[in-house]
Amino acid sequence: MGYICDFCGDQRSMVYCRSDAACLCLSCDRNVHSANALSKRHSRTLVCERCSAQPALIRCAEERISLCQNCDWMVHGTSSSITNHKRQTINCYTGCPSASELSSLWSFILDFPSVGEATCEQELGLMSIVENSSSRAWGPENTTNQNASGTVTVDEADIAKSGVYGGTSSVPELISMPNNPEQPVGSVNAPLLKLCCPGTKGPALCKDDDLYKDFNMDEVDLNLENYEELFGVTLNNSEELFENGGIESLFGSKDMSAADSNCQGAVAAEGSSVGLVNAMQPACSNAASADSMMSTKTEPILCFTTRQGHSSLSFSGLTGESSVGDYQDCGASSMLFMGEPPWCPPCPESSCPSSNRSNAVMRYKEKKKTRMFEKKVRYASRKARADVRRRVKGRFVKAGDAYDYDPLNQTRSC
DNA sequence: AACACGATTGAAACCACAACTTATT
DNA sequence: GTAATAAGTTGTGGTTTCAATCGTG
Repeated sequence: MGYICDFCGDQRSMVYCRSDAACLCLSCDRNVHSANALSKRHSRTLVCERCSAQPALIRCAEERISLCQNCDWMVHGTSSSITNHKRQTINCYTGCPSASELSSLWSFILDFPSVGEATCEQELGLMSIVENSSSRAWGPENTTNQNASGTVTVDEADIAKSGVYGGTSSVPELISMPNNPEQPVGSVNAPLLKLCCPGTKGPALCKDDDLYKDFNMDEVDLNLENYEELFGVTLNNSEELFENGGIESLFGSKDMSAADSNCQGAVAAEGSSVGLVNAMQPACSNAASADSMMSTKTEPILCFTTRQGHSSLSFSGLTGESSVGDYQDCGASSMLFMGEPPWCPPCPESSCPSSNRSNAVMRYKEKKKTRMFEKKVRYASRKARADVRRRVKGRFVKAGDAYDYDPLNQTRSC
């Protein structure tokens, strides 16, 4: 991939289609993605103007350049002087929008080239520019509005309307929902509080989107009480996991015990509720979690559910070509580098210093470098024994039998 | 473009047996 | 309900094997 359209090899590439892993010029983009209903669903965005290989996630207003996550980090992540550059989220789109609609979507591109309007203009009914779509496809975007410049802002009215957040405070507050004891666990229709992450499905979408209509968000219902089975750590001794960007990224707080205990009561206190709500921002808003998600080679769907007496965390996965890039496509993961996520209301610089986030990102990157994916030994005693057992071609042998490998003295009996 | 071939990579299987879990008395 | 015992299951690491992938001609 490069500056030239991967399809025609002639025009300069402008948009990136992750589904096709291709950089396309606008003309070819329209041609390719008007072919059928499936291709229309491909989510595209601008191509990074720095590396020309990855989908751009943000637009730096200062430098007038569209950057992917990595390049954004390269450009803005190292110098505090440019960390404060005003950056805007670059939104993805599907369908076959016209040049004017693309111009509207990406208003910061003043010299937006015109493309043929004919290709599938009649198909515009199928088009869904995500941010402006009435369907409000992506979860958190259900609660966001897009201004003319593409900057995502929080609409508290929408938040209240959506029922996702409770209370009227500027800080989203986790609320408990009435519990219906007769409601089967995992029922989609349960009156449960479900917060879905960006790039995943919000409640409305779970119901409306054909693409996911058969997808049960409660495919895997994981109680926090049993999280140890999933993460292999204990609540009070999960520092390593947190530090590795796992749970920390999901819960926004290392105090899982506090969070959990608050959940147990189904009434989240202010402090932990923020942490929990941060957890809903998930994954996609945090490169750390995105990374951890990526390791699963699936598209994890994270939902948080509260019920009377306990809380549950649901992961679901869609196997396939999904990857962290899918989150990038929807612009969600860029939020990490965009300051506070859209549903986080503006706050004073003193309370939400961007340097804190930068520091957090820095810590994450450092941790990522040293992260070890070693096999976890559950029983040290067994390991100790295995380490000294004699073998033949790597296989354990009976005591007293001939061996070709002795870990203790590296000798052979035969 | 299609095919064959060798090199590389990654995952699974294998082994014995102490430690652990579950069932029975 | 508790303790003791028996039976069954699990996990451990180095090596080999095999299938998948990649690069080259």
